[in-house]
Order: sequence, then structure tokens, then C-alpha cells
Amino acid sequence: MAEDSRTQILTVATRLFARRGYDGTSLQAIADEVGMRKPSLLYHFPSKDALRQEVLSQLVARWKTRLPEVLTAASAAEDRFNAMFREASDFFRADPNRARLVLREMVDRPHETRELVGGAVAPWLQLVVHTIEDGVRAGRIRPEVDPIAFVMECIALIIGTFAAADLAAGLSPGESREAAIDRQFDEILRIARTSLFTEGALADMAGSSTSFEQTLSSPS
Amino acid sequence: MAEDSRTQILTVATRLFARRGYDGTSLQAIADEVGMRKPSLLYHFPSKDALRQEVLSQLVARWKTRLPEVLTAASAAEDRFNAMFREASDFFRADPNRARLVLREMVDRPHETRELVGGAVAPWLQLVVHTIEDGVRAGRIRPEVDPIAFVMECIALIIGTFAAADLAAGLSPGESREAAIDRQFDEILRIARTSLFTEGALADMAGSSTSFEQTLSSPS
DNA sequence: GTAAATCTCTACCGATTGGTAGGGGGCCCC
DNA sequence: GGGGCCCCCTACCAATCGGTAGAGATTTAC
Repeated sequence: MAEDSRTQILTVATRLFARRGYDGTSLQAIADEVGMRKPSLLYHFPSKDALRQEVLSQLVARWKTRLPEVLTAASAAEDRFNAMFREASDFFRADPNRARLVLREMVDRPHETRELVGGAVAPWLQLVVHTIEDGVRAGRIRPEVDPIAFVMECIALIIGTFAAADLAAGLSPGESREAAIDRQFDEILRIARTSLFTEGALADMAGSSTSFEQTLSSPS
Repeated sequence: MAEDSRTQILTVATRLFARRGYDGTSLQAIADEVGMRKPSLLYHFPSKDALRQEVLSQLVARWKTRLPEVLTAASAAEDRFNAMFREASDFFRADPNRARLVLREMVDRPHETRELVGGAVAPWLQLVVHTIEDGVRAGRIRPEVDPIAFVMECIALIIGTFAAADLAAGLSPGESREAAIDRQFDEILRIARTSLFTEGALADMAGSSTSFEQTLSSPS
């Protein structure tokens, strides 16, 4: 089966690119882990760069479909905020290599990354901006918020937290890696929510039936 | 003069490691830019890895001396917060490659990075934690703040903003790179301050003679 | 039954990698 | 004026890099 080898190569390549970087990963290393020879690998992908692009577009693919679903399912600013944070948390928690991979691409090829992500994300970013502006008019979002900059920084917080989990773990001695991620994620949730919503809106959210942390961390 | 060549190599290596990464930078490329042959470069540094460590320790050196100065100059939580943010802003604004370099090290070698930075930063991190706890008791810092996690996320925000400046610029069309950095930095300042201090403390700060943004962005 | 397509292999390519051996010129000290 | 010392050089090394040529299996299509 061709599909088996292809997906196997993509899986291994994703992990190695994330851990060691593109330049730090040789085709030989990928082939070794998959269990085939280098030329066999190059039968499925015409070049190393083509393999990288496949790995990347596979990463972006999920967001192209999930972004519209998540954003249109809810309309209130609070609900969209919660839905987006939950989605991002699930995505990166499922495989922290994704965060590392995105981070590397942003640093290594900022221009290409903007073109790759921008096309799919840009229109929905505009929707988020409108949602924030509506929230400001409704008195539930702080008027000082810079919408685009705020979204950018939320992305930086989330990706940074998952990508640097190895670094954060062990900073508090005797804390497991998972516990460290949970603690860091609770804090970025608090930071983002506190700096986005007005005190009034925050009081309402705290008073609602279930808190966000519970909703987020309970089931799957 | 030996010192001339050495520092020249270090300067070029810092820039190239930051832009293309360690594995993406060959000794040949460094030697070319410096204007000497590869073996001449290896006369000053015994190996490529030794060169990387020199570049890194040079980066950390500044913080080993500045951290104590900055933190002991002020005692109030608000003053220390402002001083640290201003110091970090100056540091990375002077050369955004520093942010990229730190980011790369964190994701490439998380363990080594923690050992390298941890030794110098850990004791002062503890001081920041105490400052935050004092601020909580004084009613000026929100009690929900997780001190260590908060500091980690502030670092993520600052480094992320400067490292991803190329990506943020051009997101708002017609905005210069510097303007984009300023806008992003204003926002992370707002995010951090709003999520750290209580409403009362924030009102006091806004009412003081000069706002932080003015203080920060005016002179050098 | 056989031809075409699919997949993996061995063998090899030129280029580049980090690093070594050793010679030579300039400079200072005795 | 000669011996070190410092710095840079040419020439070269084995290893690895991404990638190609082409043969041999195995499966599929007719």
C-alpha cells in the first residue's frame, strides 16, 4: 500500500522536523526510522522541500476546516473566546510537536509562513476583530484592546507555552511535564481573559453554571 | 589584533545563527562574511559548537549583571515591573536577532538552555515571586496570579513579539516593521499590566505624572 | 499470460560539511 | 639576528548531504 508508507513518512518527518528542525533532520534519519532506504523515501516525495511542504499543509489543513466551524458555532464574544482557546488547547495538547513545528516555521521562514497561514486565516481574523469591536460596544470587552495585536499575542502565548513545555517543566521542582503545562495554560487563560474582558463581563462569566477551566479540562 | 577577529566572528555568527539557525549556518558562510578562510576561523574557536557556546554566553552575560541592578534599584512591585519590561524592550529592540537566537535555543536545546539561563536567573526569579506575593498582600496585585507561570508567559510574550516581528508586520497593510513592533509591544504591556495589577493599582498608575508608555518610548 | 503500474532496492553522483596538517609571514623580546 | 608567538593561509581529509539511474520484485488490469 502506497498510502501506508506515505503517511508513515509524514508522521516521522513531522516529529523529526519539530524536534531537530528542518536543517537538522536528514532524509537518511527519516528513512531509518520509517525502515526503508533513502531512495524509496524519495519515490514518495520528489524532494526534501516537497516533504516539508506536505508536512506543513497537513498541519494547516485542520485549521482550514475547524476555524469556520468553531467561529460560526458561537456568536457572543465570550463563547468564541472560549471555543477558540479550547480548540487550540486540544490541538497542541494532542501533539506538542505541532507547536514546535509552527514556531520553527515562523522563525525560519516568516514570509512563507505568512503566505501559507495568512490565506486561510486572514478572513477569519477579520471576523474576530469585528467580534471584539462588538464586544466593546456591548461593554463586555475593554475598549483599550488592540484587536489584531491581542490575537497575535494570544497565539504567541499558546504556541510558546506548548513549545517550551520542556523548559517550563522542572522549573518548579518535582512537577511533572503535564502538570507544568496545565499550570501554564491556566495562567495564559487567566491572562488573556482578564486583559480582554471588562470586570463586569468577567463577573458574569464566573457566576455562570460551569467555569471555563472545568469545561475545558474535563472530557474529550 | 586577535580581539578584532574574534569579536567580528562572534558578531557575524550571532546574526547568522539567529537568522538561519545553528544547523542552517555553515562555518564557511561565517568565514565568508568575516572575510577570512575557514581554518582561520577555527583557529579562534576550536569547534563550531564552541563558537555557539561563546555566542550564547555573551548573550547571557548582560543579564547576569543587569538583572541584579534593575531589580534592586526599585522595591515596589509596580516599579520593578516597569523596570524589567523597559530593560527587556531595550535589549531586544537594540537587536531583534537576540530574540530569535533565544527562541531557537529554547526549542533546539531546552535542557541545555534551562541549565545555562537557570543558574543566573533562578535566584532572581525567586525575588520576583516574593515581590508579587508582597503586592498581593498590599492589595495591588491580583491574588489569582500564578507568579512563576506569569513571569514565564511575560517572557514568551516579549521574545515572541520581537522574534515574530517580521510576521506581524504586514498583517496590517501599509504598516512599517517598527510601527508594528511598537503596536505589538504596547499591547503586551497592556495585557501584562491589566492581568497582573488590581483595578485600584492600575488607576493609581494611570494617574501618576507620566504614563509608562511615554516613559518607555521617549529617551535612550 | 502478459504488459503495465507500483514500490523498494543497490550503486553511485557531485557538492558540502566540520575539522586537521602544516607551512609562512609579521612582530616582539632577548 | 634568531627563537618564539600570533595569526592566517593552502591543501587535504573522511563523512554526510540531497538526489539520480536503473534493475528487480510484486501487484493489478486486460
